[in-house]
Amino acid sequence: MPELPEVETVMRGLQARLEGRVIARAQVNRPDLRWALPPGMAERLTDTRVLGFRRRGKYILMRLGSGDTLLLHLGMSGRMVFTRGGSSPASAHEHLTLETEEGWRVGFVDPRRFGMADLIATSEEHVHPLLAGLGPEPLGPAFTPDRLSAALASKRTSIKAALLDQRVVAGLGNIYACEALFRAGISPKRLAHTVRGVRAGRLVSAIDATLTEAIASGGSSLRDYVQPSGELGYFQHAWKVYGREGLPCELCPGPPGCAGVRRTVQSGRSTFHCPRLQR
DNA sequence: CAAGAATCCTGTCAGC
DNA sequence: TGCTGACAGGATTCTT
Repeated sequence: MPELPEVETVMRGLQARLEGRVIARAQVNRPDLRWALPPGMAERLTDTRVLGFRRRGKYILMRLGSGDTLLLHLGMSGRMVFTRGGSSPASAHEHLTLETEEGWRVGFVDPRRFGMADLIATSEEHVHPLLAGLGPEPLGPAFTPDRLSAALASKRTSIKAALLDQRVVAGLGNIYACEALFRAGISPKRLAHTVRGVRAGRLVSAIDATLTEAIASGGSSLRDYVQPSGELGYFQHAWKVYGREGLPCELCPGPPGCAGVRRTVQSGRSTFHCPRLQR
């Protein structure tokens, strides 16, 4: 489920536990994720200090004292799980395990293996092919109505599909694209290039508010961003339209006044929207 | 070149 | 209870 807010919450959890610590042990349990983990990764991670973290879109970047950066993407089913002590066995799909000097263990668990991890030189971060093409950060200063409408101007597809394109804006996924469009009152089927002017302004504000609230929700519902189970970043969240087919959206009366949230399929993905409020 | 489909993989859940 | 099929929050690669 990881979209930008979940990735941000996972990153903060990693930061709280790992920043300034030394990775005393690293182990690759299974290298064949989306792409094979680089050879020698475990050795290069061992005995390095964690300097800091940042996030770019749905990628987590962990900077190391060795001059390397560990790049992580959680894919569809990736999770980071903290456990105490080296005795507990790796869970079934724990592909990468790090352990601090203090005995904290963090595992990268990803059953579907759509996630990725790479180890690159920190100086090469900005040229990495997976990061270089990303659009602006939706919570950053470069994400303005003008920039968004410029990016959408040449698009011949729906606004929903355009928002999922990480080159347009980095970090939205299927859920938050639906939620932000609902908040902006824009139909997911609207052609992307027609979102400009006032609508682009509303969409930028809606994306900002939707993501900011979700991050706050993750921060408040997890103590130090870590659940009792040791899992990071997966918090309860009440969606306004996502997964609510046939149910009234929060602003509509429901039947008979309104048929409720409609589910459609766009580019093979489920879209949820309120036909009455989104145009 | 752009847009949509197919694809990778496993877990979960609804329905029979 | 067990089986089957649909579906899942991503992003690349292939096809049109």
